[in-house]
Amino acid sequence: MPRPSRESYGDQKPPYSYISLTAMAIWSSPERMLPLSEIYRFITDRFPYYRRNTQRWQNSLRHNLSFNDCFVKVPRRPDRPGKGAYWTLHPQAFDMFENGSLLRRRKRFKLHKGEKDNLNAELAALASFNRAFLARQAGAPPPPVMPTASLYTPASCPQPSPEPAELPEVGALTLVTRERPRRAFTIEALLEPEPPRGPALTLHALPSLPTLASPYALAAQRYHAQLLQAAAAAALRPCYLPPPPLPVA
DNA sequence: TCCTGTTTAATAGCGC
DNA sequence: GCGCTATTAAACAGGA
Repeated sequence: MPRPSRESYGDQKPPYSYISLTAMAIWSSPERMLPLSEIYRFITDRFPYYRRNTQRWQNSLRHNLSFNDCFVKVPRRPDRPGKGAYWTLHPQAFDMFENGSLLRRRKRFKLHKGEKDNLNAELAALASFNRAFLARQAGAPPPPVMPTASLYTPASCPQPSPEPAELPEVGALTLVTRERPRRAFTIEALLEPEPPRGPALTLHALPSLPTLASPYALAAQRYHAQLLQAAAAAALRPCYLPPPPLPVA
């Protein structure tokens, strides 16, 4: 049976799950990450069926984004304020759909507790940095930066200064091996496959991790560079180090 | 106020 | 029947 083309359903409900539709939308974006409103737009643009009963399916879609570990919420860039976060696909979720089919997932994608906790901690740290960045730009007292304990070394990242203009001086991230190795909270690190486990490492001494020349990694690289640029413009030292250069594909 | 995001619950369909 | 996945509904909190 021929696979139906994406845009030939008219007012019929397309045979894609919300997870598939969301993945499609994310895939279709150059940066491989989209805010919720853009995901809505992608779906309604291509599938007229979803121009009706928007409340119903959008609620389901939001439920799927929150409920499924295959979707990762990425805090907005501090220089791109707006409502809601960006959503991307977890790299380990690539093989969710058999043979690239978007009709039905092979198996539900589920992160282990430790992986989920780590990811949440890292994203929270990134969001915290963003808040500090915005507060700095607004000239307001920065909110307390809430680094997760294992993301920062005490020496290189002291507690936020009580002085309004001072953001915490931050240095290198230290990866502390517990159950699983800690990863830098750069977007691209989050999107990369997990590095091999080993002893505690500081990022200074971290050898180049195997880097994917995937669209995700490239987009993450761009995002990272722009974020660094924005941070530099605000005379902020970011809480992470630049990533190793991507190999030329 | 509306949008975004989280969570819980009920239900249906499918494969084993 | 059971387990898993997907869909839908609803309540609620927080932020722009």
